[in-house]
Amino acid sequence: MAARMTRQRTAVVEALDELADFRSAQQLHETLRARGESVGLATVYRALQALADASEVDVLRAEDGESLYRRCARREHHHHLVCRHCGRTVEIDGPTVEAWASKVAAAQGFDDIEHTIELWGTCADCRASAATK
Amino acid sequence: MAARMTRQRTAVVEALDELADFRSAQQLHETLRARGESVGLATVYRALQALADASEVDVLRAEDGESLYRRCARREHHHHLVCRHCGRTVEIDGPTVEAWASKVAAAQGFDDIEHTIELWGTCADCRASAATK
DNA sequence: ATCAGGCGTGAGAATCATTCTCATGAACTC
DNA sequence: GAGTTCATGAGAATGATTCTCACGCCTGAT
Repeated sequence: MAARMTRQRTAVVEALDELADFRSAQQLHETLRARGESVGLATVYRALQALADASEVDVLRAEDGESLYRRCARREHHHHLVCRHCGRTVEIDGPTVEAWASKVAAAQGFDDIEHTIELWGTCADCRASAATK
Repeated sequence: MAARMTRQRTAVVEALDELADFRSAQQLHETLRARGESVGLATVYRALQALADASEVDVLRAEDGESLYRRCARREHHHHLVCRHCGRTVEIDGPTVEAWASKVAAAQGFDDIEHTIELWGTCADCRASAATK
């Protein structure tokens, strides 16, 4: 279970550290290749999955179903406000929402509650460039 | 733009009306075939997409990325508490959450806000059958 | 009812992200 | 340093969804 420290895994982690926004596995693979780091696509997927299992990265699904990954500042539970165009991300938390969610679920006799709360929008920069065009 | 009323489209709508829970396009296709209704898979997808565009059905993504569809009682905006095992669904709404979401997003300068708020859990029935086993 | 034109249909191919396979290569242990 | 084990990578496989295109069934006008 000890995660081996390989060149590839290191490269993935570094790339994630430098990128502040949510990125897909495919995008990360592109980034690594462009950077000269030769890493197989399957390896990128494996590394990301391992990191996600270890709660080292957050995963969420884009509107088209693609998985997006991000190295978040805080490891505690939180949510995101993400720009659907550029992936720009703001971490947010909603204590009120957490409480609300578990109360509602429990009232219906549900167990093992998990909630998905994500906000999507267009960030100021993307709105500006869209206007220019 | 007038949606034609065909045998296939009718069959899809009827199946959705009878099924109270979220189902995937594949599952619906199976159901229809089992029922003797011959409907192509592509047609099921098209019908569901059309219904979703018309806000006649709600769509959400399962944890594995598959799209699930459901004919909801109310057409107004609302959320769901879904059993991840059997698809059993309870409609819920959270006025508090709505307000919270738009306030947070606006504070960060984001536009065109959209939010994803879904609750997943194990319903009482599924918990019981899991215990038996 | 009837007809014509257009939208809907279906089977299979195409697409796309993700996972699997398996032979080879690189880490960690002693 | 040697051996064992796990990670890697290229390509095949998978699975949901979409596309293609020839053909048939709605629908509105006659």
